Amino acid sequence: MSNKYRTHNCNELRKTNVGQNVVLSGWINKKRDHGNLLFLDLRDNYGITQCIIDRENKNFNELEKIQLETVIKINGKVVNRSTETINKEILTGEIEVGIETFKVLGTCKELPLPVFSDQEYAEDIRLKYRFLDLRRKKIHENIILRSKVISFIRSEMNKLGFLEFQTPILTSSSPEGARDFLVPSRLNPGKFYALPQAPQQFKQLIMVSGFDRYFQIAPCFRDEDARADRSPGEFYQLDLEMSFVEQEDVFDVVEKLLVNTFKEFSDREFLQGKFPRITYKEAMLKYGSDKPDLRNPLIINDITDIFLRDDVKFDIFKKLVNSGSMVRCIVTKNTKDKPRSFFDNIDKWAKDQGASGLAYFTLEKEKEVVGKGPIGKFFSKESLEQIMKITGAEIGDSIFLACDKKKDLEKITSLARDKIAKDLNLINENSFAFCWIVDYPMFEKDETSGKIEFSHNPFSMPQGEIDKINFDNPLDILAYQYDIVCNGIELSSGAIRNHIPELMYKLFSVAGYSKENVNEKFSGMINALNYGAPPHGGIAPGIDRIVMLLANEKNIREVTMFPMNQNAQDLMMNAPSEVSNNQLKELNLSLKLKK
RNA sequence: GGGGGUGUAGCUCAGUUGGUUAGAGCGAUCGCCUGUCACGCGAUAGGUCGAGGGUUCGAGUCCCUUCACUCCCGCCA
Repeated sequence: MSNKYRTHNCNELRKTNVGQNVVLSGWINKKRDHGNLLFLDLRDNYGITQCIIDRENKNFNELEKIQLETVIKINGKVVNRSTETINKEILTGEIEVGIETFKVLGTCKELPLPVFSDQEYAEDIRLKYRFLDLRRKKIHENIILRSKVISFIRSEMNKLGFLEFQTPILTSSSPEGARDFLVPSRLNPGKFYALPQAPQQFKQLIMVSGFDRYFQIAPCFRDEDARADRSPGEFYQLDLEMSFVEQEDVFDVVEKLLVNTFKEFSDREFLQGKFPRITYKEAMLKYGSDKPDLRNPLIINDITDIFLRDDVKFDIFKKLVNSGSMVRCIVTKNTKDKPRSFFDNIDKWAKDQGASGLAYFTLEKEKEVVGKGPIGKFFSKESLEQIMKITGAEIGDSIFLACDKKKDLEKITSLARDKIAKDLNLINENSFAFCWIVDYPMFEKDETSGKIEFSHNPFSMPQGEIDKINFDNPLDILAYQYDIVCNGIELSSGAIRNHIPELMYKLFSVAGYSKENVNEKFSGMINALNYGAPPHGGIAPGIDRIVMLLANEKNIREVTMFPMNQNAQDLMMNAPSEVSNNQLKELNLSLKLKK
């Protein structure tokens, strides 16, 4: 392509172009002014070309004064660089362009932040001047990576026989799940649309409509608080759904897709071939979490029973165990010679996390096995041998113990597992460890209200033969509900859906919804299921998180073009913002602001 | 809603036990410099030390309140 702005882009010229007259346009990335000789790095999306001008040229003085990041067009001739002056860092480094004339296409004020710099700088300035921030190499490349990943996924999904459809952005609010973003309806006073938290019902309706395999790079909106890996407001999912499938069919498609995608865009090694399947129950025990980082070799073991023995004298834990607490431990291999500070730091860290601390002792051998360290003396030889049997611990290893009620215990042991592995440098950062978490419970009990609630997706199919499901013990019902996890990050949730209306009513009734409730709140879905619904299931991997993993970024804003800050504000566009009284009036809204 | 961290020049940061006129690098402006690629050298400008209150002879520094950003908990079927 050649037009009045350029004959080549800034990453195109090579030795073979020497002698040609060219036109280049771009931003002034950097100037090196030698007084009578000026080097000027011109940058565009594609790369950098060094341009040069000296005092002989009548444009020299003017060009010398131009502000960095100004957009200019230059006319000039491609010249060879002498061997000593070749720059191997850039692809155009063997040549430079001798500037003959130039024209300013876009002026630039004094910069609020440097573009040409690897320096970190404050998030609010980056977000306010996102268009400048996005010019910087690292994030510019992240956003390009994101685009390529999405294109690749689209093409893979097409190859796998999936059709891409759009679903409505203005839809209805539904109970369950996250807080909705609401949009007032002008034509229907007092009524509101909701932005979809996910196209969940629509994708199931697409299956009922007979399309067999659907996918979409779907925007999802949830009005919840942000985290480093969670944008406030909106994010994207690779939403997919398949008819006439079992759980394994979904796994098969997703594993293929993720393996291909991660191999295409990363050189990091896969720690497993086929993704391991771990039941929810096992994950909560061994890792204290349903999103375990399997790069971390540490395992949690339950040793509550040890504290029922008479020859164990650790009374604090024994009392807690008698009142319903449990004891779980983490074994670290061959840590007997670690300094006292190593152990105390972890104990102090645990206290900072709000736990009562982490007790510890080390297994050593004198005449027989003994526990060394602050609480070692409370354990008999036999009890230590039992611990070694349960945990696989050996002489020279250390045991970290926590005692608490189940949920708090899971939380602290999970955090401790990460913390200890980091301190001992056990995690292979240059790898991907995927796993499936399966067999989620259909329901869970809310700890404060004691109410039975759906633990994940209310539309999931319960496991077992339908007429044999025991609704008297709803907490024991498992669902065909699964998550996929990579390096401790939850990439997505999915399920085989419940396509049988009567079963749906039954499950909703357990969670306190009447048939009328269900008919009203999920009318589109429930109605459709009465007209010949195929068995179906799907999943929805998070695009942002996939790109985060591939770009090796810890923060989702580093792979999001125009993110909001933690308070869900867009500092560049000034969103959200107030609206005029007329707008409110049209929508039949009035404001009652809290002080 | 709760807890932690940060806030000093346009940007990144230093600032000792509370003590003279608050510093550096980058950037900006001006001057010198014809082979740099983080060019070099010299000079100049640039500060409500986030804001407010307090303690003190004296506060960037100590105390209280508050704001902004960020990380975490809650929340996220």
